[in-house]
Amino acid sequence: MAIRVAIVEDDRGIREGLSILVGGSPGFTCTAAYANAESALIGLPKNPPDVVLMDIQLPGMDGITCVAQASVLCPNTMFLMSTSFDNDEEVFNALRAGANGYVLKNTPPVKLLQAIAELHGGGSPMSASIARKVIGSLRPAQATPSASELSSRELEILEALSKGMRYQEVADTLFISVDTVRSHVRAMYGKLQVHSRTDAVNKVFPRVILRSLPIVDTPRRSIRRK
Amino acid sequence: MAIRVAIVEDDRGIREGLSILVGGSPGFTCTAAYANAESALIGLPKNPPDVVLMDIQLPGMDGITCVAQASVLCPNTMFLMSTSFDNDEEVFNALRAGANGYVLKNTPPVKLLQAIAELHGGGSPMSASIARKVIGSLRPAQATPSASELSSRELEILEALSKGMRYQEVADTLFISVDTVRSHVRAMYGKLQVHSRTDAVNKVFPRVILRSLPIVDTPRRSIRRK
DNA sequence: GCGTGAATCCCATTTTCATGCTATTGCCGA
DNA sequence: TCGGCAATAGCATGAAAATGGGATTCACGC
Repeated sequence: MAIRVAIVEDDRGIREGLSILVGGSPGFTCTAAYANAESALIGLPKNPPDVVLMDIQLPGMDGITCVAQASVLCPNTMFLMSTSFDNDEEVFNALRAGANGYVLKNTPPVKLLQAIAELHGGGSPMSASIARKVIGSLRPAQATPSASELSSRELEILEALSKGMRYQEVADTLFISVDTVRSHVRAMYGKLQVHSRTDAVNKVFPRVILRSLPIVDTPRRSIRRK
Repeated sequence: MAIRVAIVEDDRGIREGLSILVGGSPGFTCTAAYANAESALIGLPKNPPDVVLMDIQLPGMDGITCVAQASVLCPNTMFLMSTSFDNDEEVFNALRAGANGYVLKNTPPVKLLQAIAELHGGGSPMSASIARKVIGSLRPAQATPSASELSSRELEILEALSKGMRYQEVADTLFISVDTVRSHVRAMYGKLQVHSRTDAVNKVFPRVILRSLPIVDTPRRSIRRK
């Protein structure tokens, strides 16, 4: 069965060209072509294609935001980003938003179809520099500077705390008394200069929050009593 | 300047072959060749190469564990994994442990040197299926099923709580009363079936902890009172 | 041998959290 | 228009957590 492809591209000429290319190639079908992100978000869920070829630069809502939302609405659809420039940061953000690969706009037709096929086949076409960035992002929680200040026992306890365990539970699993847990926690808080479990955990095990939609930044908390 | 390459490979024939290949190719230098992970861990830090070609299957400590530790000791060194089989899971773990790319053992010499060069140049040679896996791991915190159960206001509050804010602080930043925060929290806990801030946060914003070293799994907490 | 720090433990106090019950307002869909 | 739900708020209680002040043991380095 042919790979069902939808296109999101604001430039009419390119859009129609792609539409014809995809529609006219054996093994591919063009199910829809949208001129902007907004209409794509409305149309895509009604008839989810296998692959969406999405321009990043779009009037109004950009392609990255569009993917972020569309990937939720169409969980089985793959998104192939299309960019004019090989902008690492931008493409990287797109990948985090839910895209599965990307191609440059000047990619020759044959290569483009290959990329679509690769995407549909389970691959993720992208450039070497993007690949490196992506891989690098896999190991962030590794050497947190603040973690080195803690003893291994303390880390062990913090690890438990990060899972939501109460002091008594931590004590039970580590075969020590609750008071010992308290002591360690106190020592940790002192070293880390924090005053709560959540703060400690966030400081030592930075949360890799990969949100698709921008979230308003909440102002930082103030110092507490004293 | 030539790319300095070290080799970790238990098979003597392959090891010597690689050593000769790398040492005899212009632009490459072979700085060392180790027969096992243990000796590599001792030798590598003394003379950190640019790239380490590391076999995954090794007697004793495996190549993944070795990379996990060596990458900490030699932060500027790139690790290229070498596998006999295209085992996604295994290679993926290696990447999480700190490897930057991988090649199959039957890779022809020219391709191998290309991969080393690509790695050294900032790329990350890997197969399509690995790339896909890697990209997929980028967006876990996205469509958490439990998050959809919460109202936007509740999410907003939980977001604040995840940063370590106390109820009073949340109330102040959102311009509502502490009791209202309490109410929302109660409603959330009910929906999420949890009984603490940490549990709620973990459930809605799953922490992407990518450790290089395996950590003992702590048993799950029990139900609380009642 | 002595200081130091990690790990263990105990007791006590204050703060913050979790939870239960209740209640008002405003919006939206049946 | 009525019922339900989200958002707001108050009051109260008991459970955890945070903090403070000790104390002991043990390994390690100087």
